[in-house]
Amino acid sequence: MAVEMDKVVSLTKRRGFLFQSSEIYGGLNGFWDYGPLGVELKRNVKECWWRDMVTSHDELAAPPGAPMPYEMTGLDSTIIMHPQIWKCSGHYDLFHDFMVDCRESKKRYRHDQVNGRWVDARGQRFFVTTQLGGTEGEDETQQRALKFLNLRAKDAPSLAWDGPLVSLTTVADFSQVLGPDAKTLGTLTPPREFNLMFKTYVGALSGEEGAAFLRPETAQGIFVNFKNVVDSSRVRVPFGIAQMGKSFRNEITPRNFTFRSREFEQMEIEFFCQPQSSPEWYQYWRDRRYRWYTELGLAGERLRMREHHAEELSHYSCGTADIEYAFPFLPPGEFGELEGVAHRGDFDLRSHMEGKLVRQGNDLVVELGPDGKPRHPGSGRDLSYFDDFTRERFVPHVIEPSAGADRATLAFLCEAYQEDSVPDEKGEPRTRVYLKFHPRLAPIKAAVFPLVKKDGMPEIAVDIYRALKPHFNVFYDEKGSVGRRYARQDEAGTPYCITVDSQTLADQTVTFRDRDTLEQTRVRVDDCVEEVRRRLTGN
RNA sequence: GCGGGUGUAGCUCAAUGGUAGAGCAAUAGCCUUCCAAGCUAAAGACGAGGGUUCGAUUCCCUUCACCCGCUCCA
Repeated sequence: MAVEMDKVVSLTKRRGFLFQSSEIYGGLNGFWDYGPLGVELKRNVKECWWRDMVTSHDELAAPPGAPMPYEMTGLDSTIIMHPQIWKCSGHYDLFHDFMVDCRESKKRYRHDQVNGRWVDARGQRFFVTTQLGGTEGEDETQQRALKFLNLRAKDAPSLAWDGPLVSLTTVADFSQVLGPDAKTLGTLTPPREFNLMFKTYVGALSGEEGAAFLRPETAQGIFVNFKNVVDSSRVRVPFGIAQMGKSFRNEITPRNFTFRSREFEQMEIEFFCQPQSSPEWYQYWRDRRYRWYTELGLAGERLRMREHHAEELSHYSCGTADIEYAFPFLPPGEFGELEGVAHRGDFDLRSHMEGKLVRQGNDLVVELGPDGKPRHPGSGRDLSYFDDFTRERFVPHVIEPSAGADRATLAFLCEAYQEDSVPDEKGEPRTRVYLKFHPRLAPIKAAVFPLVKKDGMPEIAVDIYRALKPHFNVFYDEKGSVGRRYARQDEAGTPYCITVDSQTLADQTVTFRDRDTLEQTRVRVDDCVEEVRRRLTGN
């Protein structure tokens, strides 16, 4: 598998699909550029998504599996938004983790998730830590203290505990701290802040009052525009708002080619529906999104849908399924997320109304600060929806199919990579590398060749190229042998090659060569545009 | 951020304390009548910075990037 990924990476570089960002300066970890073929491929992925989800959606009839007809519309919000948005969404608190490292065990812990308690014993006073809480944490700290002092369980009464289990955040000096996996004192580094959101400053003066963040997801731009869209576009619940765009996460460890990038592009839908029908819509969107990938060629066993376990669900979610792909760089049996389809309830709209929410039992309540007021106040705007038909007012529930455009592009690339054996000019088998893209995704739709560069063939081929060019991204080539030109197009994933030969001079037909089957059929010169269109749309 | 490995042409690889060769690809031309043929020409690299040395691609240090394992992944 690792070998295959190397081949894919090598091909993408060689043929100009993907380059490392800032390569001539040594590169920048977690950032990638799309080259001439890559930009076409990624554009096609995004255009397929937008067309299939938004512009070609028929809002007059319920699609198969949908509870009822629904509307789809789009949005393009800014990357930098009001900082309060990220406080209410929960990203601010979650993304500002302080971490401590253990020099001895080489492990890393979240500062606020390490607990411990002070103990006096054998003339020493030190802080014994654990990652557990409650009575489990007390048991563990007792065992660890005894072990540290080389005492037996019967010596437990000689330990003088000073106070209950408290967070490591209450301890200023770590010199007398026994780390969760350490055998000696003082192995923990001071807490260091990990900013998982990119910070920037709005305005020429870079004071903290101007601090803002590059969005870590596009979704919040949709939620904060919910009322604008409802008030301006005549959409009625149930409806969805789609958005594509860049997002930024300062990943600790970018890895695996473009899979975990720090700058990446999302394709997100927020689908607003009535609370009582949300489970049906959740099912619909899971299935609809899974089918989208299979229709574009991820049809094999390498694609799967995985429902999250209850304990895996985010704090706001009451159902999430991941659409996953077995990328070649992953160990056998492991899958990487392409898209998460989440039932988010009314968490987001309510957060932007009331303030940041936390789960309390089965309910979501506004998180309060030390002063008893909301920790992160919301906008105070009413984001509820009045349904004229049922005469009901409610806060819509949300189904969120959130896809990674770069991850989808990478999966389509990996899936497309093929090798087979084709006899060459002398009849010897030769390895052929080709990208078996779905025609809709292929960067170049067709290539036009004169079989040889004489007898007027180039002139006819150029005419065909010019006839096709206004409709499709096509490529003209007359250099070298025709076999070499075919091979180059195979490597770029071009599904069709059109060749002008000597028969063309006699009967005005050309050969249409299929990338996958290598079959050639004759088509009239005047029918080329229609033939390409027919093959691309499958009609 | 830690540990291990790697870094020479677009790709795959050589050699060397005295500034580097090849195959394939790519470019130009000739030739070519269906799957990377052939001939000719020209072009192209020691990841970056610093140190040792008369001289460093080679030795040392730092840094950047990639791979593997930890850690992380809302």
